[in-house]
Amino acid sequence: MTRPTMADVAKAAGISTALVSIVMRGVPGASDATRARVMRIADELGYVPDERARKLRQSRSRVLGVAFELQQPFHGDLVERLYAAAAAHGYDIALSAVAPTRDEPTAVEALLRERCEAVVLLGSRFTDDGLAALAARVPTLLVARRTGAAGVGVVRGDDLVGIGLAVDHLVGLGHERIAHVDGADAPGSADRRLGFDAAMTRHGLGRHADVLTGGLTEAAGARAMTALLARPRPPSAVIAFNDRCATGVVDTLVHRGRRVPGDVSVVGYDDSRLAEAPHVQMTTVSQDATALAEAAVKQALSLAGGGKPTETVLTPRLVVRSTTAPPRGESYDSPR
Amino acid sequence: MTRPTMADVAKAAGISTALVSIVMRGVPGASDATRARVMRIADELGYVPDERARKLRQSRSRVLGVAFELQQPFHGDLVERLYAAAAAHGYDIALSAVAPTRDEPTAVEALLRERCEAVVLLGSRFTDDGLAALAARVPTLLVARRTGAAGVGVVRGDDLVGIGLAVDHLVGLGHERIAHVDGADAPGSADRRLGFDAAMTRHGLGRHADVLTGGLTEAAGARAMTALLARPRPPSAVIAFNDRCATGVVDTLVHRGRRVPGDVSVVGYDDSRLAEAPHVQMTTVSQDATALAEAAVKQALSLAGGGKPTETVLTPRLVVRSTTAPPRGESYDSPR
DNA sequence: TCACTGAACTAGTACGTTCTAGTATCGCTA
DNA sequence: TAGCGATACTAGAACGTACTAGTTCAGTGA
Repeated sequence: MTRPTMADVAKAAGISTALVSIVMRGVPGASDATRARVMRIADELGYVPDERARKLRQSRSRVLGVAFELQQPFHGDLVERLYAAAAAHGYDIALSAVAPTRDEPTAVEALLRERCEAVVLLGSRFTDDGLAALAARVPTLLVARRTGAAGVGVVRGDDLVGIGLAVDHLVGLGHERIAHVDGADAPGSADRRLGFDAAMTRHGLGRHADVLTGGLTEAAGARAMTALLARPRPPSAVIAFNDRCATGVVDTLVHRGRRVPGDVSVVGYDDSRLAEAPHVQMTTVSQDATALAEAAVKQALSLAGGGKPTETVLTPRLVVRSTTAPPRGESYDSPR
Repeated sequence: MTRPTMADVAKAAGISTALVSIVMRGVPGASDATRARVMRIADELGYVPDERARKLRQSRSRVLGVAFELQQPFHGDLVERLYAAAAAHGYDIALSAVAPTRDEPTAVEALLRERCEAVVLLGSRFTDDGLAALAARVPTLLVARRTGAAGVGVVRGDDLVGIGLAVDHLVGLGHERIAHVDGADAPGSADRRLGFDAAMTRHGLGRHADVLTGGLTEAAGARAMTALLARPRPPSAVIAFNDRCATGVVDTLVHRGRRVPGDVSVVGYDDSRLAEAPHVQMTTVSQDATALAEAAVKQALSLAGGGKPTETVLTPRLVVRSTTAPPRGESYDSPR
C-alpha cells in the first residue's frame, strides 16, 4: 500500500539502487538497455522519486521559497513567471500564501522549514528591521518594494518614474486636475506619492496635485473615488495605486454615471491580468512581471551562492489602453 | 555558513540530538529547565527544524497537496480555508499552482514528488480517465466539481440546486426573461446549465430560458453580455457562471449605460471576495468556502487513511446583495 | 602477455530528522 | 538497604535518496 521506493525498483530490475538513481536523474553511467528497462519498471510500479529524500541528500536543495498574496492578481502573474524563471535554472518553487487569516511571518516560517536556498517576498509588509532579521537567517530577496534593510536583495520597478509616466501621459492629453489614489501604507506607496508630487510640480501643476488615501483593493479605490466625487470640482483624471484600486475607481465612476475616459481618465498600475482584460482595457503602468521574475530569480540564486545583495531597479513602461483620453473642455479650471 | 542542525544545538547544549528533538516537538520527556535552555540555544543559533528530514523520517508526511488556479479568486478563498482546516488536523499544505503557462499535470506531478498523503484538486480540468489514473497513484479529492471517475473523492456544492436558488430569487422578484451565461467547458458548467433549464421549466418559463456560452473570466462574461445586448429584446436578468464572469456582465451593462439592478439584474456564483467587495455587493450563490475546505480536508484525510472515496454535496446558499431587483415594468413581455 | 582504459555497475555512507529501546538517576517505600 | 517506578536522558537504527570511492570486465595497444 505504501508508495514504491528506489529499492523496490532496484530489486525488480535486479540492480543496485545507485544505478536506479543514475537512471532516474538521467546522468551518465548506465547503458541504454538498462536505462530503458529501469524506466519501464519504474513506470509499471508507479515509482515517483521522493523529492524530500532527494532534497535532503543534496547539499543544495534547489528550491526557492516564494511568499505571495493569494488575492493579488499581480502576485499571481509574478508567481507564474517565477515558476518559469526558476525552472530555467533547474530550481523548484515552494509556495507559501499570505492571506487575511495567514500572516506573513507564518508564511515565511513555513518556507524556512523547507530549507529553501533563498526566500522571495512579493510586496512584503515586513518592517526594515524584520527584513534585516530575516536576511540574517536566509538569503532574502524583496520584489516590487524598496527597503533600507541591510543584506536584503531588491528587485523592483522604479515607482517614481512609473507614476511620472502616468502623469506625463495625462498632462500630454491636456489634464491638469489630476488626483492620485495612493496605496495607504502599502509597500511602494510612499515612492508613488513622491513620484506623483514631483511629476506634477515638474509640469507646473503642483497646486492641482491631489493625493487621497486608497489601498490595494477595489473597495479602497471605490471609497476614494466616492470621496473625490463629493468634492465641488472632482479631478479630470485619477492615477490609482494599482489595477485593483483603479478598477474600484472606474466602477464607482461608471456607477455614478460618469464616463471613462469621457468624463474622467483613469490610470492603473502593475499591468496585471485585470488591466488587459478585453472589457477593461485599462491604461496602466506596466511592471513587466516576466522581467521582474527573471531578475528576482537571478539575484536570489546569486544571494544563495553567497553573492552580495544589490538593488535592481527596472524601468516601468506605460501601456496606453482605453481608460484615458483628453479631458472634457469644461473640466478645465485654469487659463491656457 | 550552512544552516544549523539539531546536532549543532545538541552540541551547544551538551545533550543528545534525541533530547533536542523531544524539546522541539514539545512532547513529554524533558525537564522544564532543559526545555528552556534548548529553546534559548536554538533561538540563538537561528535553528529551524528541517521539514524535509522530519517528513522523511515520519512514516506519514502529514502533507496535503493542493493544486489551484492562480487567477481564480475563489480558489484563493479555498486555499486560505484549506490552510486553516489542514492545520486543525496537524497537516501542512503543499501548494502547486496552475496557470496558463503551467498546466495541471505539471502541477500535480510536483505534488506527487512531495509525497503528499493526498492530493486536493480545485476545479480540475482532468478527464475522468485522467482522474481515475491519478487516483490509482495517490488518494485524490476533487473540490467544486463532479466526476464519474472511480476512486476519486468529491466535495462540491450542489450546482443544480444553486442555480435553482438564483432562478427562484429572480422569478420571485418578477423576472421572466432570464439568461444564463455559462462556463463553457468549465467543470460544473453542465450541471449549472441543467439546473437553469430545470428551474426555468419548473416556473413555467422554459421558453424564456436562454443559455449563452461564457467562461470563467470577466472577458467571457463581457463577451456574452455584449451579444445579449445586441438582441432585440435583451433579458431582464442574467445568471453568470461565476463571480468573475458576472463582473464582466455587470461592467458591460454599466458601460453601455444600463443600470444594475435598475435595468438588468445580475447574479454571480461562488461568493468569492469579488462579490462581497463594498462597491460590488453582488447577489451570488455562495459555495461556502470554509465548509467546502473543511469537508475536503476531512475526506482527504479519510482517503489517506485508507477510507473509501465518497461524494459530499453541500447545499449552496443564496446571498442577496445589490445587483438584483424587480424588473422594470416595460421589460415584461408576457401577460400577468 | 600484461598493464591500462573506460564503461557499467555497486557497497556503503551521509543528509537531518524521528523513533525504538534502552540506561542512568533519583526519591520513595518496605 | 534492596527494590521499584518514574523521570530525564541517550545510542543507534531507520526514512529514501545522492554521492564517493570503489569493483568488475571487456577491450586495447605494445
